[in-house]
Amino acid sequence: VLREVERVEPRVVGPGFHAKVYALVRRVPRGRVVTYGQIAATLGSSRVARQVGYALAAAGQASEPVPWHRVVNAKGEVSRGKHPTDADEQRELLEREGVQFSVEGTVDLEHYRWHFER
DNA sequence: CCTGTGACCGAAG
DNA sequence: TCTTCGGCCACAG
Repeated sequence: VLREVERVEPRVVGPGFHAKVYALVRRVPRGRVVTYGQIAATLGSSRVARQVGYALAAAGQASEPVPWHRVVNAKGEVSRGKHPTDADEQRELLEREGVQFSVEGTVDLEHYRWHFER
């Protein structure tokens, strides 16, 4: 009774999910940012934003470099990071690319968000 | 094969 | 403005 609601949607998260996330993040140019939820939605479902976070946490293991610092949360804040100093590093990398932060420590998504084409 | 480990989001109260 | 909650997994060792 509780599980009568079958999944009509095909799975958006599956083998190779991390690779898809990395490929997408690599398309974000210098000085621009995207959000976890945005990546999730682009890949098929905004509900898997968390999975995107998990994938990014392992970005360092990817064979090719991934500009992980260009991914921020829905509020424009930099990620907590695995290591406490990751947030500072992320901010520094972004500022180095010309991204400015507000006094609250957030980036203006209206201005810096990168919109994936097609 | 089994286990631990993780960077989120938006709605509701 | 803050807290809780459902979503419901890939991947390395």
